[in-house]
Amino acid sequence: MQKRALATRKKLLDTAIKIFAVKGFHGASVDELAAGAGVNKQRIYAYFGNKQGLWDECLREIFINMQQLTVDACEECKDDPAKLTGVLLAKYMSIHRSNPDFRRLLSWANLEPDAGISSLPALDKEHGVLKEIFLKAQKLRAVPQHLSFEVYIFLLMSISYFWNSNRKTLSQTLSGELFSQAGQQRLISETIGVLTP
Amino acid sequence: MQKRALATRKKLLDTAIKIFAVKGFHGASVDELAAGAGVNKQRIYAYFGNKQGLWDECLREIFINMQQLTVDACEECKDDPAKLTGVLLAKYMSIHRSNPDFRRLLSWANLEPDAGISSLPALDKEHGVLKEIFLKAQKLRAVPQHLSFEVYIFLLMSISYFWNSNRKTLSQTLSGELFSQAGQQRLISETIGVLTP
DNA sequence: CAAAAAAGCAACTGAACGTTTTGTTTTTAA
DNA sequence: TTAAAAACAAAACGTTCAGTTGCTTTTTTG
Repeated sequence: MQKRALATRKKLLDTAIKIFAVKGFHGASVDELAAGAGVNKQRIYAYFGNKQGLWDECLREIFINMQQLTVDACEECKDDPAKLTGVLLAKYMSIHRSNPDFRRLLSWANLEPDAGISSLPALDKEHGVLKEIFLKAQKLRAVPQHLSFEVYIFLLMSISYFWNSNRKTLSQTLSGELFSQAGQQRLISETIGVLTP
Repeated sequence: MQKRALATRKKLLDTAIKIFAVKGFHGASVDELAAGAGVNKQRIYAYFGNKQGLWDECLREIFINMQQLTVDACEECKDDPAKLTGVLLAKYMSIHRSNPDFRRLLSWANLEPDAGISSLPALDKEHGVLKEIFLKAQKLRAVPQHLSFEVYIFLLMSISYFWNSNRKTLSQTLSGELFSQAGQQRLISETIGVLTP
């Protein structure tokens, strides 16, 4: 493929991620995706086969992008493992805040039958580094002794994900105050308290 | 409205909840909803105005149904507040397992722009009873002292929601073992450990 | 029984959608 | 410069979908 072709392919991919994230697989039309990228409709079929192919590539692409951000979090607390919980919570929250496409695409993928997940890259390497820091933190008694790494990561992920994904319904049924900026801080600090023996 | 009319209305509502839960607002067609209920298409327009009206009622209906289940959880640990965390976690997990429609409808509602949430019933009363038990548990030192009721409930909700809603993607990127039946038990017991001082 | 309400049946409208096709123009690379 | 690759434009195709209409049948109720 030539330079220009790669450029239009990338334009399509970047725009599709944003549009798909907002409207989902069925909600976004092919015409819309092409127009949004300022590109002719057939280019989608030329480079991705069909709408589904474009969707699959979007999911793969954003997953790779997000992996890098987790690596950054590792750097931040390499020297001070005791800070792990706070750093990770803040990082996950910040990822969701500044990159809502990621969460939304994942949510769509988990809901829509057609928007299946062909094959996602595993997070083995990133979590390998993370696990080392976690174990150090555990030796420093900065994290509960009986807590496994997998459950630990799961807890942090679920808290940040849930806070960001269900605001609309939760702020109506639970206290809306928890979903303000101050509420988020309260949530984070209380959670750190719980996860620090 | 007469008896028969109420019956067909209910038939429509019950079926729509299941179909909407699987396919979402845009994914389910009006013909499908009517056929699924074994009812004529126009009855939807007669009783709900349009597709959107039916959706709104579905959301409202299932929310009311789920409220009752939370009340049940209160009964279970009224005598033994120290068991609160375990009982609630198990209850939330069981709700999601035996009633996936609820979680899926909520997820759709939080994602789809059209599937907005007009007005959901607040959970004030249920959570009033729950809060009393929580405070008793806190006095019994069965729950961290610094933890607020709102964050406590939020944590339990997010864990059960996240585990059930993101299995497809998470079992690929995290360890898949956490999403087996045994994995769930491990998650629950470790979480109880964390939430018990 | 008779009037009214409820429900069914079937065809239709107008718009949107994914995909394909045909033909033309622009850009790139040998 | 010339041929191939890339991109555009626009129409067309078959399908699906939300919502409507006109008419008939069944059920309820006074």
